[in-house]
Amino acid sequence: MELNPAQQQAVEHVEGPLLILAGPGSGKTRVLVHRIARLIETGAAYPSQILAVTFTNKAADEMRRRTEALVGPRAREISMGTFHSVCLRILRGNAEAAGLSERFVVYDDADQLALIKECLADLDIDKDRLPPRSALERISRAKDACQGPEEFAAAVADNPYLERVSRIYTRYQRRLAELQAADFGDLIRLVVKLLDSDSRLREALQRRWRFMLVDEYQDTNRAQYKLLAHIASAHRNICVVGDDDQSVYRWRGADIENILRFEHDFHGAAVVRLEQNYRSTGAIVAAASAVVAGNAGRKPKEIWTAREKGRRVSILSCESERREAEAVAARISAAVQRGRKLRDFAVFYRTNAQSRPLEEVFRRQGLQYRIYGGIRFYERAEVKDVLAYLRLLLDRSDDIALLRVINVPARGLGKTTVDRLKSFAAERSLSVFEAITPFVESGGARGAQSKQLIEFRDAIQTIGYNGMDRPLPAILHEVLTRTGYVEALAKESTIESEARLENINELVAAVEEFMPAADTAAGMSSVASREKASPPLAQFLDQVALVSDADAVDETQGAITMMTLHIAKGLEFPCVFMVGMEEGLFPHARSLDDPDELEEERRLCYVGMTRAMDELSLAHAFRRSIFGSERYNVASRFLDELPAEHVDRESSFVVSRSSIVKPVFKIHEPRTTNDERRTTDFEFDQRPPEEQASPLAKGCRVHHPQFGPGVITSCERTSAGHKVAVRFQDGEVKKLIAEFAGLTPA
DNA sequence: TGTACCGATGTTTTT
DNA sequence: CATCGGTACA
Repeated sequence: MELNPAQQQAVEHVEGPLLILAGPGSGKTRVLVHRIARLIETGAAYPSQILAVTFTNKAADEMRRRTEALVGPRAREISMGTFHSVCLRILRGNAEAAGLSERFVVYDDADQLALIKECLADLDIDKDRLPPRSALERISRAKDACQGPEEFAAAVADNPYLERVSRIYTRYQRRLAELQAADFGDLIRLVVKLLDSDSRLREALQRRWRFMLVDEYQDTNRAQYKLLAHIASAHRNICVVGDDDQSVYRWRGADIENILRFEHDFHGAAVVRLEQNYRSTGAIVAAASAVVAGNAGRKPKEIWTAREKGRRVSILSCESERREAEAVAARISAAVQRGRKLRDFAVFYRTNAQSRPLEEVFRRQGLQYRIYGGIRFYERAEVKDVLAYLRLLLDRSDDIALLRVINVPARGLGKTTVDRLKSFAAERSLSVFEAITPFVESGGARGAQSKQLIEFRDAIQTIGYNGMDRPLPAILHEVLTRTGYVEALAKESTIESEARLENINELVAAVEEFMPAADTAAGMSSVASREKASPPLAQFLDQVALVSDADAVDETQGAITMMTLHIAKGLEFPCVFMVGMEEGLFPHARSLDDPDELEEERRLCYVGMTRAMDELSLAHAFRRSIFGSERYNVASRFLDELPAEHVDRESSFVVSRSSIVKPVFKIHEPRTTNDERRTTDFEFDQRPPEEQASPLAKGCRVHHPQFGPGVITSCERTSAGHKVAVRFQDGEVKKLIAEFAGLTPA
């Protein structure tokens, strides 16, 4: 396939800043890959002088694969990876200068939270007054914005809440240092700090990476911008690709201003717009564009496709989330009959919890599916336990790891013993592991506990003496047996423990597959000379800390793909379903009062819709159980924003109580009144779908928890929900928001 | 010390 | 509803 003129222009641009505004499906990866190939082939850069940053590891792998297809094995010398993996490499090579110990560990979300809780307790701050989660949130955002504890403290003014957070931040950071750890935010922030102060390293990196390419630029944060700006300041050869309409990580610290201000930040930047979409049909492109057009403050752009108009976008109005799932399953089954493969289908939802009814229905109907996200493999308790053992082996002073496993499997070392050991350690400035021996010798614990403590210590030490440079599987095996972990699980012999053992086996398999980087093979070779080959175990733990859900996505499986809208970014599928298109769910209730957040929800909707190549269906349910109680939801405003001529409406309701009625979708039943088509499996109701079978329409009987039975006299859809007027038995008419009042149909 | 149960409590999205 | 955290018991 030839490059189109805009793509060509982006590929041929060599020196100086370049902003590529790439709409969905516009072939941006293609452009990046060709651009890299061209830099190499024209001799503008050696492969090793190119840095390409992607959003996920998977995207990096994909890009490397495609580049290699164009330029051959030289592609392996290109530095490719996520911001986090690139920065981790830099820090590994310059740990001391960054104020980290040689063998620092990377803390994931759970580790961070555990440490925050510890800090809260140390500072005697009541966790009911300041939830650990919000403290961590604040601190992470500060790090994203490149604010260290000092800067944060200076900026809190006299806000007592932030002042408390600031104290936690300071202590948290000190504890991280003591524990020889860096969290996600530090990976970026510390590199920026390093570049601020260390001109030698800065110049070394500027010389090394003479050309930089950054994907998904709209989702970069302040710290990442600073990092890029530092390196680019020498040569200004920075090419960023992004789409402000697809910015969906504001809540994670992404700063959309980065892309909006690129031309200002890098004067004289060339701008290329990739507006031709090669992925989706005309109807899908038109529908998605119409939705995102509702946002203000966008970079002007108009995406288009040369593809046929295709099928209309379906809106599935369903009675309940159960019906919704069944409708999706029915459509998938029907399409499979027509020759589609299961792997052609994806179902997206706003929150992970929504996967459940879909799972149940798919399972019952024998439809294979695969879920991405949710509880991640490396976050499962048993996997984290084993990883904690490995961390402890690598670094005895890793208290967080030690405290996680000191009583796993149960060794009779309960809270009281561990607490005493902890304070014993704290008083003497020892790590908890170091404290074990003197603690026991000074009679800190009773006989049984002393024995167990010594046994635990010896287990760790024995494995350690046997060497950390052995092959990984050997170390892991010794951990699993010597600590009694597997034995304890096996003895339990429940369905639960079986599943855990299964996960342990998966971990063993992952370890066996892991290929430690010899040195330059990974293409990120000694960034600034001092990089030593770290033990394979350390490399494995590094890699594990940075895997993402998107990395696992495998489109070749013969199964339906299920994931949140966020994970879906960057992927494409022939047939896409988006479920839960309801006010309060999508857009999510928590975004309803903030216009900026609402715009982000709309962008998320745009992202989801533009994943679809051929067919797109948007489903919503009138009734949905949430927290175990029933809620009535209005169809999402995003559905109202779709252009009628590209939409097909279908409904799936139970009409007869006498038997279970399977939804059967008729093919089009054109209506003459407008251009919008409408089909219903049980043809009788011509009211707009939001009123159809809704138990909240005018005249419906309802029940209120306090006022008792009543009749709806009027109903209006608002962003807050159904605003209804109800006449109760005593004749009084009350205006209520049905969703808040707890109205139920009677 | 470990387990069983209780109630309260809170849910977006994640590198 | 399901998970968590706390408290009461064995």
